[in-house]
Amino acid sequence: MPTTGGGPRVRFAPSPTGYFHVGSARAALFNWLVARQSGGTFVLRIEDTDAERNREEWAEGIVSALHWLGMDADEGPYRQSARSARYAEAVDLLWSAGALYACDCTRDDIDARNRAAGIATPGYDGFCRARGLERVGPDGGGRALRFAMPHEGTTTVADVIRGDVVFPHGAMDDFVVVKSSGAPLFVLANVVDDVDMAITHVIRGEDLLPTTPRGILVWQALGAAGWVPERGGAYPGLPVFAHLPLLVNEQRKKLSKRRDPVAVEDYRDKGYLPEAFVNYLALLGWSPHDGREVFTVDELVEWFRLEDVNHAPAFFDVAKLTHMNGEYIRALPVGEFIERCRPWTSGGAGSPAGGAAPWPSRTTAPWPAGSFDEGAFARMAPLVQERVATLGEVPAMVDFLFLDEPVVDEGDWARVVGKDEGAAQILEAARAAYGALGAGLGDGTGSGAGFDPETLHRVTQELAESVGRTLAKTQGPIRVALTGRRVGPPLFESMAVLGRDRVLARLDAALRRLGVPPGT
RNA sequence: GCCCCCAUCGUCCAGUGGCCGAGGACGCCGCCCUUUCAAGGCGGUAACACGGGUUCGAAUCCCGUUGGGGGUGCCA
Repeated sequence: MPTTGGGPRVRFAPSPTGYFHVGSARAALFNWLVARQSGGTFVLRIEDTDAERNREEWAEGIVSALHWLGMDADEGPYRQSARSARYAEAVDLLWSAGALYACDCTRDDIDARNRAAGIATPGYDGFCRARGLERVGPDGGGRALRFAMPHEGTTTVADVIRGDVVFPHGAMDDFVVVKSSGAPLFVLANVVDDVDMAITHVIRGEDLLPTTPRGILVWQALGAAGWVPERGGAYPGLPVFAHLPLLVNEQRKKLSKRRDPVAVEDYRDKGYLPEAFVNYLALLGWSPHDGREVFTVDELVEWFRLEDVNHAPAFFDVAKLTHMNGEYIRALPVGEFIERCRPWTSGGAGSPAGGAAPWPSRTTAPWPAGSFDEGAFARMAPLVQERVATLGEVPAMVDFLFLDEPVVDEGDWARVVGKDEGAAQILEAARAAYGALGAGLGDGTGSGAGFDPETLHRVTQELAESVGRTLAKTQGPIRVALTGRRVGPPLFESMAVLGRDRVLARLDAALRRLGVPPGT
């Protein structure tokens, strides 16, 4: 295999046509792993030759998402849009060598001829191959340039994952290498770049497997025509190929941007941890021999082997990803959990969390800027941490602490308070019992019969017994009155952090809501 | 149509001729724990697509069938 002395050179070569696709992220990961585990170089190349479909913001999104995942490029990003002169040189050379021919057929011409010939094949029929049309100019002049496929023989793709895959030339048509506008196409630009950038391993999705023999033919034609790599030195032999199984949806179709949740940016914004995301991605098509599923990136770099990658497509299972993310969140030291929550907690409603930071791009805290209480959140954090699977779920667990009025979930209110005839009695009893507890101890540092979780638990237990209910049944209406929801972090800790005054005020508010006059 | 790839529980993987009456994880179901909800613990559900070979022996090797997918663009 060709190298430049410093280990393998791999590349991740996405086309910026939309949000960063999870399938692309996995391809990037596997490339990155090969580079990391063998002292190689991870090259990033933006394949933006199709000006119609590419946008600068998408390219920036790719760089930013790769950074988030911890896979910064060692080299690049290179841009194909900045290398057109190089492609033009390659085309000139190929043309002079007779590997290409000009063609002025339109798609309609081709289809019409195929229909007339009774051929159902959609491919090109080679109509212009022997016409000897001249190249009109470097801008194409309305004539596309096609690659003259050998009629006989086969091309074999030596794939590390699948073994040798043989493609008969007879089944491949004369594909277009340069558009009639003069713009180079994927096969040409991609191969020229791989040669120039001294790429040794091409690791990409299986959807590219059928076009690989074309690339190989171009690679060989370039070499035969005397193409000199940009970095100098001998013309390199073919790179090692590895075609990864596709990522599919529940219908077993290739993951589509349009209907599947494939944007890495969305997972980031929802509060998935990059290390969990990478861990899950690695498991799609690969697994360590000892069957472990949770491991660090360092372990992944050490254990990963391209040869061990599966052949079959894998379903991207968000449920499993989410579970794994929960495991990672729970494993975090509390202090770090608090820090990692910051984008979802410290922002103010309406303004992007984190101020000028580009990320998270769409999340905002549901409470007004400035009303977030660092200390209160820190006290609740351990309890929240073990109850969320994504950081995006955090605000809903603690919003009652930072909003003047709790957001009442009408369904929960109806179910736990409205339909419960004993609710008013419980709330009144709770108002009295909690009101009798010592004031001013809501900061949790007080002693004695203060407003602390233990006391609140005991008092509520007594209250439950006095009304002949279980503690579980008793805390329901109280929880909804205080937090607006039926479920949430443990009640007594929540009350202690909320403080006596707000607890009493919210109980009063709930009673008013029920039509019971306050003050008995 | 043609070319190519693929095939173990619903899902992701383990399994590379005997250790497999197939193992783990997610999901789902039940129980336990429990102030809600989670988490955690315990148990359960559930698969080698089919048919031929090869072999003393096949989930594992070969062939075929069926099924699924990808490609077949002046997209990448």
